[in-house]
Amino acid sequence: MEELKDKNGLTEEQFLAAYRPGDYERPSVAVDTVIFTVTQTKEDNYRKLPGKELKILLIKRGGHPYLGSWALPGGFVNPDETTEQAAMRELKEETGVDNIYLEQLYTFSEPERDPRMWVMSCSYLALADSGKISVEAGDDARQAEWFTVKTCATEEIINELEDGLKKVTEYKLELICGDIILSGKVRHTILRNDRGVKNTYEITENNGIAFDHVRIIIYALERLRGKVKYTDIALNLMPEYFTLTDLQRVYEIILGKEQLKAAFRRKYSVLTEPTDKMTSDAGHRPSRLYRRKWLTE
Amino acid sequence: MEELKDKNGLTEEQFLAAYRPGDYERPSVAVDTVIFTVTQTKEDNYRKLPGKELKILLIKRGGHPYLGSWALPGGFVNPDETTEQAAMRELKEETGVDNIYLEQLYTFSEPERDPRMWVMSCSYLALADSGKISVEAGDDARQAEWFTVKTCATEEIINELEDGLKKVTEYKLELICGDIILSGKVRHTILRNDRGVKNTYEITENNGIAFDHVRIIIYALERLRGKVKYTDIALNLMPEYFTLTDLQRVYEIILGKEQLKAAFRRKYSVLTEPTDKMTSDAGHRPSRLYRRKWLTE
DNA sequence: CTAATAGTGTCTTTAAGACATTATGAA
DNA sequence: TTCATAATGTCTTAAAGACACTATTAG
Repeated sequence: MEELKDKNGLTEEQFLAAYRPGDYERPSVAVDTVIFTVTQTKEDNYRKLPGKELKILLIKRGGHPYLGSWALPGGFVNPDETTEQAAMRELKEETGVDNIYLEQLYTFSEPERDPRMWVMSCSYLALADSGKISVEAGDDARQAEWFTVKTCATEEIINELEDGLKKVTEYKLELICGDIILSGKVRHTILRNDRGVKNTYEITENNGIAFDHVRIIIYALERLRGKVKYTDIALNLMPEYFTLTDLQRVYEIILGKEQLKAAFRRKYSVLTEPTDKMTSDAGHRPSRLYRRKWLTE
Repeated sequence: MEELKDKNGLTEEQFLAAYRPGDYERPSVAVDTVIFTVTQTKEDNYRKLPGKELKILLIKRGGHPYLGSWALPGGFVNPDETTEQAAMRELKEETGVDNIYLEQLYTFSEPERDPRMWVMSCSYLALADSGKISVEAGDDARQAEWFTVKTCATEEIINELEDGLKKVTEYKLELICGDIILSGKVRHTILRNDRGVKNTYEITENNGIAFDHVRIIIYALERLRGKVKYTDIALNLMPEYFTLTDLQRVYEIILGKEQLKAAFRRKYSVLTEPTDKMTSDAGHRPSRLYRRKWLTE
C-alpha cells in the first residue's frame, strides 16, 4: 500500500508532503448548544410539592447581527478540536460546568442562516442537574439567563396525497425569564412519498431569538421528547438523590402530559435504585429517595 | 429593532454592509453518504426463494490519499447549497437516482481524520430500491461498485464501574464485491457516569477502506438497525410491489436475526396494503403482493 | 382531624413470543 | 405426489393503562 504511486508518480508520503489546500471557499463552523435543566417553582402551601420548570440557557447578543436578541451558547470550532470538544469548551465558559451530558443534534447548513457569511451550525443537546450549575449571569460583557420553556399549542395537519403523505406540525415556543418574553413559531413539514422524505423546519414567527435558533431549540425539544421514552436520558437532569415523584414530574414536563403513577413507577423505577434516605419536613408522608442506576440497557 | 445601534454606532444594515469575514482558519466540509440497497442472490432450486443481500456503494480512489482504497460516495459542500443538497447531488452523479430516502447521520470532526487538511464530514444515510438504481459502474475516471455487507461477530464487554458503566462493542465489518474483500473493525466504547456520556468509535483494523469510512459505515448500520424496529424506514428499500416474506427477509438481513412469521406480520403488515396482484411461476403457493401504505404514525 | 402526597394491588387491554395447522402450485 | 412456501389460528407471556385502596406526615 505504501508503495502505490499516483498518476504523477508520487507515493502517498510524497503527495502529502507536497499537498497545498486549494483556495475554494470554506464555511465557518459553529457549535450551538441547547442546554436544558429543570428547576423548582415556589410553593406557598406547605402541604403541596413545588412545581417543576424546564429551562434553557440563552445569551444576550452584544453586537450585530441580532444585537439585543438572545442566542444559544456557542461559538466557532478551532482546528485542533472536535465539534463536541468545542461545545464542551463553550459550555464551560458559560455555565462553569465541565462534565455534562452532551449529544450531537443536527448540522444546520442553510447558506443564508447567518447574514454575515457562510456559517454551518453543528448543534448539541446538553442536559444538566440545576444544582451543579453556576451560571455567571450578568457577566459584564455577556448576559446569560435561564429561560422557562413553554411550548403551548402544537397544531398538526395531515394531508394524505395520492402517492404519499404531508404532515405539518406547528410549534409555538415561548421563553420566559422575568419580564423578558421571547417567542417563535416553527412549522415542521414532513413530505413523504416514493421519491424520499423531505423534512423542513420553517421559522414562521420570531420575537427576540437570534439567527435560526428557534428552529434548533424546537429540534432539541423533539429529540428530548422522543428519547425520554426509551432511554434513561432524563436522569441527567436529576440530582444525586431524588424521589420517584420528582422523576415523574420531570417526565411530565418534558412530555407535556400527565403520567399515571403506578404505570410510571413500573416502567421507570428500574432506572433507579432505592437508598435508605427519606425526604422530611413536608406536610405529608415522607418519600423515599432514589439514586440513578447504571444500566446495561 | 432595526434602529438598534452597536457600540460603534452602526445599525445592523450598516454593520452587515461593512462586514468582512476574519481570516481565521476554516474547515473544509465534505458530505459522505452510506447508501444501502438490497439485492437478490441466485437460487438454482426452483422451489426455493432467492436470498437477499444488503449492499453499499463504494468508489475506488484514483488519487492520494488512500489511493486504491474504497471510499463512500461524497464530496465537498458548495457555498450555495445545504449539506443535504450536496449529498443528493453527489449521489445523483454516482447512482443516477435523484429522489431517494436521505437522512443526516452525524458530523465527524476529528481534526486528523483527513491527512491532507482539516476536513469535517457531515455523513448521510440513504436507502434505495435496487431496481431504480443505474450504477454507472466502471466509469472511466472513477470505479463504483456495490459491496455486500457482512457484520460477522459483534462482541460486547460490559464493565460496571463504581460510579458508572463502560460498554465496549466490537464490530467486525466485511465488504465483498467479487474478488475484492475489504474489512475493518470498530470498537464502540460507551462510558457513562455522573460526569456525562462519552461515545468513541475507534478504528482498530482497516483493510482497504479509505479515511475513517469504516466508522461511518458502522454508525450507519447501527442507525439503520435501530430505526427499522420502530419506523417504516425499511420500506424505502422495497420495490413498488413486494410480498410480506420479501419484507421479512429485508428485516432479517438488517437485524441479523430470524423473525417469527406470525409475529412479524402482525407488527409490520400495518405498514403495507394488499393489492390484488399475486406472484407466479414459483414452485410453491403464490404469494400476495403488497404495496407501501403511507402512515400518519 | 385534615389535606396532601406515598406507595401498592388488581383488573383490563394490548402487544409480542412460540408454535402448530391448513392451503396451494410447479414440476 | 412432493417440496417449499403462504397464511392464519391459538395459547402463553409480558407490558401498559386505568383506577382504587391503604399509609403517613405536619400542622
